[in-house]
Amino acid sequence: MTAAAPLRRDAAANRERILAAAIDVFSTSGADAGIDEIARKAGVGVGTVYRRFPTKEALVQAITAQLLRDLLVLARRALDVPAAEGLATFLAGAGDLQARHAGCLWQLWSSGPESDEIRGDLRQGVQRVLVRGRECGAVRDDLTYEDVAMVLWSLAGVVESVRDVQPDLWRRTLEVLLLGLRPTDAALQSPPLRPGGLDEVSLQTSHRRGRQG
Amino acid sequence: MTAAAPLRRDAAANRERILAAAIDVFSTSGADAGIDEIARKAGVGVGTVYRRFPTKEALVQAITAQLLRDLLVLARRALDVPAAEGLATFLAGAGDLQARHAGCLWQLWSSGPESDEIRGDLRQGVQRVLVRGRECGAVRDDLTYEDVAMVLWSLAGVVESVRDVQPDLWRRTLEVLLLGLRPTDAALQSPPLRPGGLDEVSLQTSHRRGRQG
DNA sequence: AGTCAAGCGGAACGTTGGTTCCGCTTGCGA
DNA sequence: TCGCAAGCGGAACCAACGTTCCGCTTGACT
Repeated sequence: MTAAAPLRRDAAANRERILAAAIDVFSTSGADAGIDEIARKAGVGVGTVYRRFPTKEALVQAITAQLLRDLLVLARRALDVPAAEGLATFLAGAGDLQARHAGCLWQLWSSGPESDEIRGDLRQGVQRVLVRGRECGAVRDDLTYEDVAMVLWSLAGVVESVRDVQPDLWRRTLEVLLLGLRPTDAALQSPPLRPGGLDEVSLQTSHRRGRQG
Repeated sequence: MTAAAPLRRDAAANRERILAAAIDVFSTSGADAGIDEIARKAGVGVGTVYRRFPTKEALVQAITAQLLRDLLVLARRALDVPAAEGLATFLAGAGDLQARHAGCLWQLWSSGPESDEIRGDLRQGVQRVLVRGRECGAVRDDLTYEDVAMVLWSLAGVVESVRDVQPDLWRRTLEVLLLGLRPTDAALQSPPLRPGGLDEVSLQTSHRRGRQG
């Protein structure tokens, strides 16, 4: 990616306003809100949206890429709290993040190849959080990185279902999940998402979008 | 509802094939699959679909109404197993049911007023399951009926996210959740979905659909 | 067998929503 | 201050999809 010429000041500002408007609109009107609505909310014309994001999907990807970056920050921060609280801290932050991005959550793991590096870093960070929690006996030792993704999907399901009825119901879900993530004497019976499964999830999602428009 | 004349035999068969095809197509291509695709899969013309289901939404509602009825059956069956296993039995059945209806899950609670009675019965049945579990110390006593819905949303999130990568990953999620639903010495801190919240969820969903097409 | 209401297929229609295009505006370096 | 490349708005374009319509077919009853 050769660094393109920097944006004009007004253009850069518009870009931010578009992103913010998109997040807002998606989370209230759902992922299939029209570009018009986003443009109106951002106070620009649709042409402006399209000059910055060549397609609607690119716009969504820009949002989810940022989301991934934010998750990474959260994971690193979770390494600074006491080991016993690391996972809970991360998941609480992630839940909050997801709640503020309702509507885009199903795309979270499918943002294009440019996010590959971030995804790698995220895995590393989260795994470290897991290990730390394990060592001090705070989390069960049969938890994989994929299980953390699974927890995020659970929270996403709750978030998307009750969006504006009770936007933070996910907190209760997380409480229950965290109780279940504490060590017990028996291992979990059902297998976790298979390694590499996360990549397939992303492929599948984009494939699906591709076939329908 | 004055009972309409019974369907001709072939028409009745087609109706079933359409429903089956719709469930299949939705779960593989997502909820916004076209009617054409469903009709093709069912081996009928689009006109036939529309004669039986006046709109696409009606088709989805027919599916989710059946889903609700099936949930009710599961809840009643869960009253016949040992009290300590009732909730787990119900949730396992519900998870499986949801996995076989991916794509329609977000509509589950919004099927029209004709399902009101079923929803009432379901609440009653599930609450009985909860009470039984509570009495024998198998489930925590601060669980509400809404919490069960919350668990279903969690599972739905996992189901929808990994549909064809690992369609039964929800089993692992459920294991974790069940561990968290066992009694502990401290009550949950975050509030459950407020009473009546379920009705709002349905309203919200249909409102959302209404505004977008 | 004959009748016909019910059922059927699929082309055609209208709308919605993503995307493109073009004439006007404006930030910014010379 | 001037010039212009970059940016802008929004009308117009186009493909996809829900829905309707109509001429043909067929199950069921006599």
